Amino acid sequence: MDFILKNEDFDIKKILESGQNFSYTLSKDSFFIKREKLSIEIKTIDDKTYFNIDEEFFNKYLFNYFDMNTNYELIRNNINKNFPELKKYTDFGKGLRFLNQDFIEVSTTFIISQNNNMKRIKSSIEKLVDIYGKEKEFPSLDKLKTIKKEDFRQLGVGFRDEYLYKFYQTITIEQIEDLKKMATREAFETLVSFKGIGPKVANCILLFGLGKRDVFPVDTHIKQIMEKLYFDEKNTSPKEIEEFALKKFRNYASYIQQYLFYYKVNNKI
DNA sequence: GCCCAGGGATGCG
DNA sequence: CGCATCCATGGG
Repeated sequence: MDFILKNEDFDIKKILESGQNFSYTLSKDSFFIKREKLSIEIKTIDDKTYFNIDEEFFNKYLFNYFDMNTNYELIRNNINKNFPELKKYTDFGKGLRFLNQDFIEVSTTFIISQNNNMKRIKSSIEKLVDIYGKEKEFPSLDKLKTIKKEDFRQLGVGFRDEYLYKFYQTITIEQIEDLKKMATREAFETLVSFKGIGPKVANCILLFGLGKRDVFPVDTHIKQIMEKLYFDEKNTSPKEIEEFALKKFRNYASYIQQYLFYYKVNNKI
C-alpha cells in the first residue's frame, strides 16, 4: 500500500455500498475500482484508508472523484446542530461521501434503477462493463451508441432497454458539456425530457453525475423515512416531500438525503 | 400466487 | 390536475 489517507469521514465500505455507484468489486476486506487500466485496491481501517497507488495518482484521478474538497465532518456537525433529530443518522453514516462520477455512468445506473432493486442494478452494470467495457472500465459513449436495442435485454434491464437505447442515441458530448454549465433547475428540465428519466432519476443524475447539491431525490425509502420523521406517517407525495426538504434543510438537503438513505437500507428498520 | 425493488409512461376522469 | 395500471425480472 503506497498511499494512506487519514480522514475520519472516509469509509470506503459505506461510500461504495451507499447506492450511488455499482462499478466496484469486493474481495476479502478490500474494495477494487478500475481507473486508467489499473485495479485500485482500497481498504479502510478505523480512520485510515489504504490505497495501492501513490499520492500523485490519488490527487490526479481520485481526489475530485471522492469529493475531497468537501469537509464532511463540518457538514455532519452543522446538521446535528440545526436538526438534532437527525444525529442518529449522521452518526450511523459517518464516513459517507458523495462520489463525483461520470455523467454517462450515473445516467445509465439510475435509468436502470427505476422500479428495480440494488442487487440487480449492480448485476446489470457488471454485465454492461464485462461485455462492452475495455479493461473492465465503464464503456465510452461511442461504444454505448453501437449497442443494438435488442442487445440490452441480455443485461437484465427488462423494459428499460428502450430508455437506454434512446438515451445513448440522442445524447452528445456537447450536450453533456452544456448540462454541466446549466443551473440545477434548467438541467433538471433537460434531463426529464428524456423518455425514462423522471424527477427522481433526474435528481440522482444531478447529484452524482453533475455535482449539484441543491437536490433531494425521493425514492421509496426516502419517502417512508421522511413520512415517519416529519409527516406523522401520513402518505405524502414525493414532490411535496422534496419541496419540504429543500426548504427545511437548504444547503444540507442532499447530504441529509444520503445519510437517511444509507441508514434506511443498511439498518434493517 | 402475492408483493416489492433508489419510478416512469400512459391513459382516463 | 390526481389517480390507476402496466412495464421485465428475480427474490422473499
